[in-house]
Amino acid sequence: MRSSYRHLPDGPEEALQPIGVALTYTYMTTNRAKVLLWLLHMPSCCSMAVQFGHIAGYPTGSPFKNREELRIAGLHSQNMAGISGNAKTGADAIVVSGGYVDDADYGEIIIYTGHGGRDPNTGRQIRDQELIDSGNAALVRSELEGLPVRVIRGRHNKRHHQSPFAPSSGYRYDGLYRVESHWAKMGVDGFRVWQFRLVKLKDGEVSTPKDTSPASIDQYAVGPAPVTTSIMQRIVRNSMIAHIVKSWYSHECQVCGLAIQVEGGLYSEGAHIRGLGQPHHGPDVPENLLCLCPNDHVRFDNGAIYLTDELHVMDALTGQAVGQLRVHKNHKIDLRHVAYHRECWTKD
DNA sequence: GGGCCCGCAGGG
DNA sequence: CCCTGCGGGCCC
Repeated sequence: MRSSYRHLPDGPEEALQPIGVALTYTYMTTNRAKVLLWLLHMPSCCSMAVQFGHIAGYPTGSPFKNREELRIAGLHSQNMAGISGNAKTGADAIVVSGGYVDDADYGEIIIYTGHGGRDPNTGRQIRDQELIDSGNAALVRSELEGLPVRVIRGRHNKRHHQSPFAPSSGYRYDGLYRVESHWAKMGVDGFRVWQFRLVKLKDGEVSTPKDTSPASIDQYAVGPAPVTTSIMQRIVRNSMIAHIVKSWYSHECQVCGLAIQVEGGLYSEGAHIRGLGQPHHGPDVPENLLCLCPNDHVRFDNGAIYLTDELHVMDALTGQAVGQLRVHKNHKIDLRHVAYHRECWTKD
């Protein structure tokens, strides 16, 4: 019997997550039913949640037998692909198993090759990689927004080159990294590959120099926080709040309307109205955050522009209004913080 | 070990 | 639906 190869879980419930439609979809067999469910699934498929940061119950060092276990645990959404996530929300996890010849694993630093352009049988590159491929663009998005990426190392088999950091069997969760930079280069097979430099985030490392704010808003927490990693969760949460605000504006600056375009996506910055930490103690909440282009971020942080209570944008040099702040309907801006910022930069 | 084929999630 | 992707089990 050919079908006797197939590995099925002992009971449907134990191996599958409780996500109604997805569960049903998994067990549909006829093509017609699949198409129907696919159509039903389409309108909501873009809002699939992507979990950033640590996953509760799976501390750094947690072992996994295979990719399926990683998927069920929620550490990595893909069954085969190395990059989990999408271009819009960012990459939440990668699997490092040396599958690409241009990879390099230095432990705390990983040079990770993007996907695409590979012959699935030989593993060699047979064409150029594209940055707009969703997985590659997802890593760019994580870089632009400072999102933490879960790194999972897999056993390196004979086809892959060896890394001393790879587990001897299965997969191992190795903690959170940030995407520091990316670039294109000619791969060893003679085709362009995109590469990403990932640097391990240490407990105690802060993502922004000014960040000493109390982690006071639990509604933006990304999943249940593991007990021993509160600092890490705060970093994650900061990124996520900026992520939410930026998404309201599609990275368009609230002052000038510009969205910086780079290959792989749009860029904007989350600017705190009332500074975080000493001595301002501004909260890290959407009500205290603006989505700005880098130029207006610098102008705002240094008092070259400030806001009135009517959210007019004021030029500090001339004292004249130069525009109206753009505000999304979901974005409630706390005027107390606006006043605090204004009083830092005006004489009376 | 190589080859085959079955697999699923996500994006187009 | 199609296709791709740093799987994986099993046969030989």
